[in-house]
Amino acid sequence: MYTLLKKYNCQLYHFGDEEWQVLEQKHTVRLFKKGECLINEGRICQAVSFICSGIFVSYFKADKKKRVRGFFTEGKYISDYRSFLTQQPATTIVQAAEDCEVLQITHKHLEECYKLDKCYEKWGRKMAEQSYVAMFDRMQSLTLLTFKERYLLLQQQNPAILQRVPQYMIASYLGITPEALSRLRKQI
Amino acid sequence: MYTLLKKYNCQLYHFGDEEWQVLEQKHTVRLFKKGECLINEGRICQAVSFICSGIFVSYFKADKKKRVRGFFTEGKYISDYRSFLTQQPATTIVQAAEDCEVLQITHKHLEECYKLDKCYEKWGRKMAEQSYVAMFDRMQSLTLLTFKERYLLLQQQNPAILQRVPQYMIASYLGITPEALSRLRKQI
DNA sequence: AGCATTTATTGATCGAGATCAATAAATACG
DNA sequence: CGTATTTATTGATCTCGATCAATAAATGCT
Repeated sequence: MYTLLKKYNCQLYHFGDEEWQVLEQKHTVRLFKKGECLINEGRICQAVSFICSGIFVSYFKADKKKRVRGFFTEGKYISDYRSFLTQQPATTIVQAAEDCEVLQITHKHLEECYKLDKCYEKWGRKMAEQSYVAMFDRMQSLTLLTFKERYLLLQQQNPAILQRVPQYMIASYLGITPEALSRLRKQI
Repeated sequence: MYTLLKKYNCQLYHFGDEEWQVLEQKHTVRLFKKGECLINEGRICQAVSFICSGIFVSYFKADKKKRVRGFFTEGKYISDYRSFLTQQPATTIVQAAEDCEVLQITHKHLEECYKLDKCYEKWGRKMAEQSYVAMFDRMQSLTLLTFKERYLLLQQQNPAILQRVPQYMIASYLGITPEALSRLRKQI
């Protein structure tokens, strides 16, 4: 369970063994049943969670409408990173779309690491930079691509997602109605 | 000219005087005439530029169509941060929409600072985190808001922009045609 | 297995914004 | 200045996705 965590993080920053032990021990296991929420709108996000198994859906809820922001699977961290960084209330909801296992590290524990040594600071920077790049790519695809292009991109970059979550969530992620997606798929 | 730079950066991380001097000295002045490009698509972005005066427009260019990504004015850093971080070719263009003065720090100089002391590492993290939050907010507005709401938001958060760049750029930023924006404005 | 609920498909109509075209207003500049 | 070019407005038509409605398929549950 910790193998994947170590692999991911040591790829981000090449920790020495003792350095890594410290960070690893700050992570604690939590389980989520399908449908449970890891993060709820309005509450401050106090931890980032590394997904060991399962899949989470994150969405905005605006006047009765949900808008899916993304899907997050094994081998990635998930959080309301904006809320986590600014310590302001979350604007997103993160819900388990399958039973999930995660390894959490809290904001407090992370700050302790930052104080401890430069290496954690560097790792934290890499995390933020990587998150920026992912968010930039999402922004770019929202700006430049048509719905159809966005669907084809998802199919190409993450085909497994299409199998693991209902189609209406995919539609919402793409920014269209389930009806429109159904027609789009027929046309391909 | 360096006053604004110092204010901005010391707000991000509370540097001591000597610490700040080091970072400040890595910044060099550059001037851009209206119409000149600070960053060009396809080239690797080697510096981030703090804007002392003027305004830049950043856009994507996809098959003959430009799509404006944002406007950047005095008191902020501008770059193709994705290209800067990953050292891959830039996907955006950054062009001076007025005569501009900037203070640039190169990737190489920044890496030197990171090696030098933890404080720069922490500052770099804050920069990345802040950039993430800004990008997240843009993503959220692209996901949740209508064109009209996006226009009103811009008007409210940055009314000066509306005066400083042509309307067709605003339209592109909002994701609509100039004709549509003209009609939208009449309606308000 | 069999019923209930959720999810996906198909059809018909509607509307916001795109596109094309023409004109008007603003700005650049010799 | 006045002319040229860029930018903004207005009108007419078209298109893609939204919406509403009904049915079909898939999934959950005892």
